[in-house]
Amino acid sequence: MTTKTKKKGAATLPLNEILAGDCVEVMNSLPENSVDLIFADPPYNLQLRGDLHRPDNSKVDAVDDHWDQFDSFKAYDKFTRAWLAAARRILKPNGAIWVIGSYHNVFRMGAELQNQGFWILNDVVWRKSNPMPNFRGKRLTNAHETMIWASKQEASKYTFNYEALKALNDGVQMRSDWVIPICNGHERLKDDAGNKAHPTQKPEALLHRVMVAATNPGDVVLDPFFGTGTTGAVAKMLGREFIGIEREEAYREVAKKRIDNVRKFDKEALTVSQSKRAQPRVPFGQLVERGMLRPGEVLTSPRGKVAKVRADGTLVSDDVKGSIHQVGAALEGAPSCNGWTYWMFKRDGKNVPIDLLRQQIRAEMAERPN
Amino acid sequence: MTTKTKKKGAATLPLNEILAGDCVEVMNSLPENSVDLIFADPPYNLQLRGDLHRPDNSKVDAVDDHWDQFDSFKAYDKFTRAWLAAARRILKPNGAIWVIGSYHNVFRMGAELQNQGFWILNDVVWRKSNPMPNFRGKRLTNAHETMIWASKQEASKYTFNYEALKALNDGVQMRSDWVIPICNGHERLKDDAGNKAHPTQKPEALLHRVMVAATNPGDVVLDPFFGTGTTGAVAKMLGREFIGIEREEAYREVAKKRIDNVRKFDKEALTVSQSKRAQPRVPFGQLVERGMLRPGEVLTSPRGKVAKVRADGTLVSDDVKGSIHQVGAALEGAPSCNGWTYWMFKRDGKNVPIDLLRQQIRAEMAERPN
DNA sequence: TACTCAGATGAATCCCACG
DNA sequence: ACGTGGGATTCATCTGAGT
Repeated sequence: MTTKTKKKGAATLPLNEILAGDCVEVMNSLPENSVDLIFADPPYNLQLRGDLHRPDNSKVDAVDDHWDQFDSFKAYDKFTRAWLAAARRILKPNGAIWVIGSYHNVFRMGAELQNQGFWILNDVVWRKSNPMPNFRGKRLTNAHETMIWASKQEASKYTFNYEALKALNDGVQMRSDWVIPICNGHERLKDDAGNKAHPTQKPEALLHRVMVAATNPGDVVLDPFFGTGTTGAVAKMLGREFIGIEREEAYREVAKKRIDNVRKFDKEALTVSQSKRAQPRVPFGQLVERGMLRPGEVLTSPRGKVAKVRADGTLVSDDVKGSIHQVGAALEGAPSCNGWTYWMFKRDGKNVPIDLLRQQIRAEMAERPN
Repeated sequence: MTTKTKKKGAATLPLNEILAGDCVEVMNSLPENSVDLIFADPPYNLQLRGDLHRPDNSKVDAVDDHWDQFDSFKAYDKFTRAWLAAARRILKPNGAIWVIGSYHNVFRMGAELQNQGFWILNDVVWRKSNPMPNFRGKRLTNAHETMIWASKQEASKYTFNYEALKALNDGVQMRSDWVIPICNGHERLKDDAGNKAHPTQKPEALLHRVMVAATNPGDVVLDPFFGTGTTGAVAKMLGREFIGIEREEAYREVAKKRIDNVRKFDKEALTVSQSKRAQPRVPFGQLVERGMLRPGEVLTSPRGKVAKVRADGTLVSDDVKGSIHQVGAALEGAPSCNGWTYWMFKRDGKNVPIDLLRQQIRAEMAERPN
């Protein structure tokens, strides 16, 4: 495992390590505003039948009493409040968190996220293609778990690789319900006796999609309930840095061995479809300066509106003057207008969007970046 | 509308009526332990900011009604606490409740349900087959809403028609995620001017499934946020008794007229559209997420072209990037190309079309439909 | 009639670099 | 910090007019 550290003020950030201990204490020892993404799969040990243990492992006596249930909810809320606050402190201002849970705990996590000022971006349903059936026929097959994606605050400029997720979904915008098989087969880690190494190991496909969606290569991803290290394994494959925190030594050992055996994907495979927003801005005036369009030349719209190009890169049409966007919006009575795709010019007798000229300039810029 | 009443101690239960007023006050005026099922679709507290336009510049009709405005989470919690307590009092000991919401409010409702001693049986995801897209490309398509099904207490012997739901689902155990279209077309109620009678009308198919699952004929179903009366309409069709509570006179009027026109047991309008695709679409990206192909892996074409797989399920080859189909077409100089049959990967030293992997996934899907 | 195609629309916490 | 304005962004389904 490669170990790097990042300086952040006085404290340093231990990268690609599995830290031992209680996640709240460990997170509190890390520098604030230092982590890009947190993925958390906390225990739901609200025990509903049989022995009831509070999250701190103290035992609750009576089970069937409403007040004891309430007491255990209170304890679980206290636990949730503590680790979410610690997580929020170490998140960068533009950072985000994903938590996963079932109906036993996810409502309490979601409410506490909101209470602490996290800003929910989506709730995402992991729809299991092969869930365990409900054997007694007393309820619906519990065929999904819920993830909550939230930024540190409402104003956060969170990372979302929209185009990459659209590409993952065959060119259609990715939805909030994801069909992914549960973790089994070769991917499921077993001990020497053939028993599951961890009771709730998450599929790598789930983490793959989360990280492609919400991080960029080189980002730091922290998992406070690391378990057998799915988060670390996928982070390494995808060229992200990880920080794991895990209390149980047995899990840490399994995770370390697992991650050591992971190979990084090569760099080219990690670059992902880019949004147009990432492309350099080209002022319309540049087309005029370069002689791609002449002052006085007439542009037309799909619905037959016309405007004349002026030497300074503005348009004029009857009583309207201004940018390609402003004139387009005014002529359409629309709140806004993308002039690049709205206006067309004549080439070889055919009307062609002026965006074609911008693409030519961008292609030149890519060849000779200056 | 047939009006019956049921005696319960001193007070009586008004059946098949729409009661005017605040739902907490009205519920408090009803006898305790008297209702079999409550279905509640409370305000979501959406907290919308500015206007939203589609890419074609048309404006999205926002849910900006006064009844959805709350000053804070604290105010919303107070509201939730009050109506859930009133609802719980009138529920029979073996009764149950369904609530529906989005990520804006459902976590707070779920936590409060637990706090009050309701016993969650399932969270149920309504997966919309035709949700509104995310127009700005800043988040995932919000393609689902969440329902919570809870009994009055842990010891409740709640109603669950397991076999009926299994039958509704082609003989396979019903799962916790339900695919149902949003309410539109002829089912969507309009006023004389052609505007939506209610901004958030729920589909009858959803209520149909809830009532078939959780009630028997003759049961009393109460809806404290009746709106335009979907709950009442479906209850009448299915031979259940309903009690509606609605504050707004305009909604009550629409609902009354609607329910008066409902015929019992008119199942034709209720059959859930199955719309099975002959062959389900499998995004190429799924092969990457599932680890069937690795980012960086090289695919080859019959004529020796090569391309590398990227983490988002796109390919890259020399100067061309894009989907398996786009890159294939570009390399062949063809207008189109079926990437599934064009590209091959290496398995056991032999080149095999990637379509083989798609067939594997489809086979899994066929074994476990839904 | 049957089919095509343009237009409308749905519970939505929906931009951001630059001056 | 705040205002300005360039310019990026959509899927499934139903309706209704036209052929």
